[in-house]
Amino acid sequence: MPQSGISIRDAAGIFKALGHPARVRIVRELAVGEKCVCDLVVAAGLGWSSVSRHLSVLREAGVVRDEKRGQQVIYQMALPCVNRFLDCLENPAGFSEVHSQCGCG
Amino acid sequence: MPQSGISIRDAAGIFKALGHPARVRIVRELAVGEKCVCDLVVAAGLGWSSVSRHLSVLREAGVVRDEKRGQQVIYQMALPCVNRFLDCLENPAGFSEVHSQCGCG
DNA sequence: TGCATATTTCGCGAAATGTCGAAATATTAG
DNA sequence: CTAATATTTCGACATTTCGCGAAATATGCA
Repeated sequence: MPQSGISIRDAAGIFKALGHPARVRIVRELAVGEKCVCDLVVAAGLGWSSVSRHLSVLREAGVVRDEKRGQQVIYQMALPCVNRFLDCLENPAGFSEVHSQCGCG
Repeated sequence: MPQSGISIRDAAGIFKALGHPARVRIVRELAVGEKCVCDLVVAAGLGWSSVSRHLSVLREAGVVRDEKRGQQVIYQMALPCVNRFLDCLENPAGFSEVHSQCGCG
């Protein structure tokens, strides 16, 4: 009985979706809280069309969720998991010893 | 003072390196313990040259480490973080509530 | 209705990626 | 030294991705 909530293919899809600096920046920005596309355009430092495309990549992979509010679209994290993982990676003491303490690797 | 042990670009590089089903399979195989390329070829279900290339992608991103032993090359995880993250994703109860309990997202 | 704001979709050319088989390297056995 | 085993590198070709500007949609307001 496969107790997997996700297939290897889907997992790879999540990683692939996050495999771009602009998309990591977006995810980091969303770690703070939900944001409209306009905010993310600023955070990513790219044009609207590019950011919109990055967001659709993240959305299709299930990393973020979108919700239309009035005339703007609000994005928020769908996988808080991702930011915990990033926190671990960003921990300078991390990468090995400390990981067993921070509980994420 | 940037307390980051890793840049956004490097983080994206790690995600990108993991963004392929074969590479996720490899990482999953390495979660059990170190393996020679021959074992990973079997796990990935691809030709030697393809697996070798996938391994170099993972190595360059810092996800795995290699060590030459006799006539074979042994690979092992360099970022246990990754498998904890995958464990979380694979947890069927995960994706939100439970994440705060399993400590990884 | 008609215009302004917010966001997505489309089409393009440049660059990167994935896979394979053949050839190149390295290490051990004889 | 020579052959065999283990792994990586190379060359080729098809597919995907990236970022941009223009055009298409959607929503709110006068």
